[in-house]
Amino acid sequence: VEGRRPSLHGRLMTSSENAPARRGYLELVVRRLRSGGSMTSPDEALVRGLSAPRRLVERAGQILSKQDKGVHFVLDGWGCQMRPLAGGRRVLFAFILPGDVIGLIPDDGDEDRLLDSVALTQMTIVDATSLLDRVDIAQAVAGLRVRNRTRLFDQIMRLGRHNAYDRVAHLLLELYTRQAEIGMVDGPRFLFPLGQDRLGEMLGLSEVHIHRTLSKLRADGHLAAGAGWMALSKWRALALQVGFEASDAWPR
Amino acid sequence: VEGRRPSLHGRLMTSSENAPARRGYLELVVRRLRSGGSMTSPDEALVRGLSAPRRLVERAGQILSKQDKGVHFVLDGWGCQMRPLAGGRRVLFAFILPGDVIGLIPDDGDEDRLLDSVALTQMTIVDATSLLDRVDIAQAVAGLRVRNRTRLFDQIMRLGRHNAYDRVAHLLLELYTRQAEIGMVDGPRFLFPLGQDRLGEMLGLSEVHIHRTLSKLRADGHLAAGAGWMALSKWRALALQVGFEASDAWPR
DNA sequence: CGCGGAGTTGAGATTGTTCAAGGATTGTGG
DNA sequence: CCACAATCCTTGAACAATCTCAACTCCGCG
Repeated sequence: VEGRRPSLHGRLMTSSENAPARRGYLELVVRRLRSGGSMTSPDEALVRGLSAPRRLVERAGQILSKQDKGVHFVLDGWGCQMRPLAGGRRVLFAFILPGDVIGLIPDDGDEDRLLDSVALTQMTIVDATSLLDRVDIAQAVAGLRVRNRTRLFDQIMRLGRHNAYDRVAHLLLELYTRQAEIGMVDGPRFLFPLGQDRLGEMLGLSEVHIHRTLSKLRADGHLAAGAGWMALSKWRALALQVGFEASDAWPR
Repeated sequence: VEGRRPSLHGRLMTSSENAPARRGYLELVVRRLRSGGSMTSPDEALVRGLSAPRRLVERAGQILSKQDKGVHFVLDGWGCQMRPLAGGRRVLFAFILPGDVIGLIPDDGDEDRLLDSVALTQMTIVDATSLLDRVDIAQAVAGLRVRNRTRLFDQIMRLGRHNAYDRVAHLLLELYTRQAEIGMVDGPRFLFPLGQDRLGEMLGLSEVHIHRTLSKLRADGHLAAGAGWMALSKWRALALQVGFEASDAWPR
């Protein structure tokens, strides 16, 4: 296996040295909003020009927006929605990726308040509430929130009906697809800055078994992995094999 | 074990002989709407007086409201939200109980269109779209829809982090709680008109293992079961043991 | 009375977990 | 520059949980 993931998670494909403040990160958000399938396409210039101060979430484990729970854009880094469990364990419900929209819409009966959003690497986020006055942007954001919920169905399918091999493959395919939609992939190669234990928490499997499953995927020629990235060279075949279809494709 | 479930599922605690048309069933819906936690309590008389024609869903397996996907109240019988899977298998995402609200809110970006709502027993439902003009009722319905989504989190916790024993116990506790909220329980006793295979589809376990787990629950003195019903005599202790807390309790 | 559906039970095969140890990489402080 | 700690990855072996297959029972129904 080639190389290790550097312990400083922030050092990703999309990052140059002290890049988190760079303007280009908002481009990911623009593409994500565009992919949401809302009727009117949002005013992209307005998003690109968002001038709210960036917030750097230094360390993994920090809770995002504990106090101010407004809508934020994720510019860089990975997080998750989770719930703590007895004995230091926890359940992960979803991964949060660069370009994603997180946080609560004010005065919206929103079930997400029952979950914690937590950083899994260093992250950069930016407050986007000022943009929500614009109807087109608010619509696009709402569309993305529906997609996020829709993805829970896939999570339930994985946990309920798949074995370890299919679970891992299915989740990696999701991560690949989500990044491909906003142009973050390099051919079959996509970002994965997390450890195997995180995959375990997400898929309800032990870290050891995650490792064995990844090895099997590698042996089958489906997976390659390195420091901070993975690659699914034959992802179409794999998607067919494990019954993956992005159920949040839009429209159905 | 005491008795078998009669093969005609419709014959439940709440049913007398040809009861599905009886007016009293709407009382369950009223209580359910009241339990939703919306700000203003809905106009209950209006709900009780709902005069739309009942629709009898004869047989298990029939899809509810394939054509007209408006909001409906469930007066009697059980159903589920599911997605079909290759090889005749399927995933169940949630059970639908008497008193529940199902169906799509028109013009709402709603992820439920990605699922099928299917009858698991004979059911009686009634179109409720005419009531949605009332703001108070619409609010209560919206609140219930959020709760339904919230319950998916529990499903993910069960599948991802519990063993068979805890999964079954946790689900039965949910079913007990949901029925208790609207006064459908008789002490520790609640309705369960489904077969063990349905529990298996819901919890990602084989029917055989469901049976063995139910036996263990019975041996531990937690569970009693008969034709169409179950009882959780020591449900507080059981809830503590498996970490059950109705995460859709309102407010948090 | 025999049929069909659901519940029940046992035995063996699979899958995944736990415990424990070793190896590689990176960052840190002397 | 090197020793060391920390973190993650890797591997093996024993163990536990769950599945599959197959038979058998019980009951209601026609």
